[in-house]
Amino acid sequence: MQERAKKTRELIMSTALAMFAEKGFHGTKVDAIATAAKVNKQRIYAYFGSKSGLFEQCLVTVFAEVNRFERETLGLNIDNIFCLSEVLLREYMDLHDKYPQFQRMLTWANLEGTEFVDKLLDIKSENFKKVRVFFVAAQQNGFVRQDIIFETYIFNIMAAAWFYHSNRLTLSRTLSDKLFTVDGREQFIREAANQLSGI
Amino acid sequence: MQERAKKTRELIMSTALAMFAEKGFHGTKVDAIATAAKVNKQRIYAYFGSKSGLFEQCLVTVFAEVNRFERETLGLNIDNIFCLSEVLLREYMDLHDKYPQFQRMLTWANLEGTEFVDKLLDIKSENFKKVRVFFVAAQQNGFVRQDIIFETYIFNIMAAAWFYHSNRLTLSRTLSDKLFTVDGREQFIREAANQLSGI
Amino acid sequence: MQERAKKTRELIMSTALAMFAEKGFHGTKVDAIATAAKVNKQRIYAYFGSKSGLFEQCLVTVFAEVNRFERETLGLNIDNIFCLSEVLLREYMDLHDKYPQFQRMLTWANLEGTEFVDKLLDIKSENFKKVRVFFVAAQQNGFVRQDIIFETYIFNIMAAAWFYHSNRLTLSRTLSDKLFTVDGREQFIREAANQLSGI
Amino acid sequence: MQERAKKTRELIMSTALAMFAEKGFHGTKVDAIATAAKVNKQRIYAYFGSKSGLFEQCLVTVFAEVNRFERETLGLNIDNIFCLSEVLLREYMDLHDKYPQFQRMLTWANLEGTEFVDKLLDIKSENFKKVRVFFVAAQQNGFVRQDIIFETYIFNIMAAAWFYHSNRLTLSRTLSDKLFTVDGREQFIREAANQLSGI
DNA sequence: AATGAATGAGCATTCATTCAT
DNA sequence: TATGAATGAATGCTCATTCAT
Repeated sequence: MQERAKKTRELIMSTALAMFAEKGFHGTKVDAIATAAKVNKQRIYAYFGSKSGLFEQCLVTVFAEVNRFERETLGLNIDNIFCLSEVLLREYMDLHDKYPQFQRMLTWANLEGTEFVDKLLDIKSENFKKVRVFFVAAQQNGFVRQDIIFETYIFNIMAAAWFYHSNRLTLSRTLSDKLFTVDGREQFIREAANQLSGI
Repeated sequence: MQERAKKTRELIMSTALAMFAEKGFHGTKVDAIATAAKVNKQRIYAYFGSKSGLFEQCLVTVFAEVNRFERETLGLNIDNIFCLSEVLLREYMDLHDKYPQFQRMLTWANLEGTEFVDKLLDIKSENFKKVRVFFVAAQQNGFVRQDIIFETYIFNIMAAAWFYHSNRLTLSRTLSDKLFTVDGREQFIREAANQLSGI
Repeated sequence: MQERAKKTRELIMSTALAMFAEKGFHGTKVDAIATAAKVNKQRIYAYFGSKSGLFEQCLVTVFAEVNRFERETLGLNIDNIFCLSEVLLREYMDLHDKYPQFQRMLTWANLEGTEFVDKLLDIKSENFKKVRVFFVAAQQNGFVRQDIIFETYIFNIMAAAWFYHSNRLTLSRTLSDKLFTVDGREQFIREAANQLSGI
Repeated sequence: MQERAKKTRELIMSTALAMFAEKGFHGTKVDAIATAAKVNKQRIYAYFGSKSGLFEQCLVTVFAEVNRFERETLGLNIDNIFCLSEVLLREYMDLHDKYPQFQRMLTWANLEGTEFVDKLLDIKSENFKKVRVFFVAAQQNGFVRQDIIFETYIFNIMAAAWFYHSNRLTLSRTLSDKLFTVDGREQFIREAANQLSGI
């Protein structure tokens, strides 16, 4: 592939990702992507075969990117397992802040069904290894409840971060809008981390 | 409105709700709704004005229904505040099991933006009163950590139930598929509840 | 037909006439007529059979009404055949001012083709008798050119009045907008009448 | 624009013009235009944006074409200002014969309201200059009445030609059907011209 | 590699008309 | 007589995709 082609491809991808994340698969029009990317529509088909193909590529790409980020940061900055839960929760919160498209794409994919999700199968799942080590240590030192298995523990932490970002619109209206201020977010992280340590 | 019309309206609503929940706003076609409901397409416009209007009605309806259910059950069966977290988590888990369309509709709405969410403004928010009473009692009796405020507490419980249902597809592949078996679900509830009690 | 029915019928007719005149056959919707007349749509079909039937009735009605008006006024106020052309032109100008729907309906009918125009066949054509008498007198007295036959004479007078009203929009922009002021109209009538006398 | 596209555009325009002239804006269906032009419906939207846009283009186009024709022929063949009125009337009559769509389009536009007519604003109005010169000469030589201004004079001539063509259907039935035979037309032109000279 | 032109199925919505009460 | 409910065939317009250069 030529250099020019590579650039065109990149351009399409990044534009499409933004739009798919924003409006979902059915809400995004191929024409709109082409226009926004200032690229000829036909190129999309030349490089990705179809709209679905492009969506898949976008999905896989954000997923991989976030995965890489996760692998690189998760549990890396833990100098004290005393506050493991807080560090982890903060990292997941930051992750969603940094890659908002990740959650949206994943949500669309979950809603649309297996079709797209299947593509993500092979990518993940090794990320937790390092964290698990810290978790065990923390548990042994009494910083995390004994009768909780790792899967449950990390699940609840991810759930908090996920829920915070995915239901912002409704939560700010029904539960508390303070949650989504800068201070409120900080307070939430600290309190939630305490709770999620289970001790 | 005549009896016949009422029935037609109902029929449209329930059919549309199922389809919107399944495929989202853009993924659902008016023709498909009419066909599935065995109703003349025009009736949809006569009763709901537009596809958007119908979606809104569906959204408001599930929301209200779930809200009513929530109000009636939340914290009602608590005979022992010792296990408050478990009771609450279980109730939220059951709620999502019973009204799967609720989460999906809300998710679509959150993705689509404020437009639809605004309709839900006035409905909710008094539901937590009763629960808060139990929470305070539990906290005073040492069953829940002292330094957690109610909003954070309930947030994390709702988050767990939400995350469990919304990310089933991806979680079962990346974290653990045992989570979604009958036994796994039960175990998860117990463990997660312990963790979420924060003690 | 009951009194109530008669009223409903009248109401439909007058409403429909106004709307047909304004927007033409295809531009007017049956629903709109029913709504505007505050009448149940079905009544239109009960009384007029179809949208076309209603249009026809409207057409025939204005036509007859204007015809009656024409018969009653045309050439009646002529106390001096010296100014026959001016009187006639003024009468036609006034007619169009008084019954603007007449011209519009006739125009729509002419555009739509014979279909509707056929209904008007039998109504007219005796109106000119009286005028013809005045014309002959005026011609004999040298107030109107000798070598013009009546048909041509009256044609040109009607044409002036017609053109003035039908092409108002374009004429005011391309020829002169003064024509359509109060003073301009008056001046036009006098001058045009002079010209149309042919002497 | 490529050659092929140009052809497609032309094809749409000419077909649409014929149909709009025949059946008006609301009476003409986009599908019908596409079918008649043997062109893909979508092309209409690609080139004209909307049905209204297409109508406007048609309107502007006939108007411009007729305008050009008018500019080129009006008063050009006058070798003797003695019969100025006849020459002019005949030219307008011929114009309507040659461009029947012109009158119909203009009539539809006048009926539909300012919306479309506004597009025609800038096109016309210089055409009368040459004719005015002849008019003045004719008036000075006593071939046209002294007390008539040019606007009124040309108005009545245009009115006659216009009325003849626009009300053919009704006039042939109510006034005289001889008017619309070949001989009748000729006789009408001569007589009407005499009358319209005003002397 | 890149682009403008073309296509056919589809989509939300409307309309004239009929049915049932 | 009057009215709300229902219908099926449009109707203007869009979209994902392919063709031709």
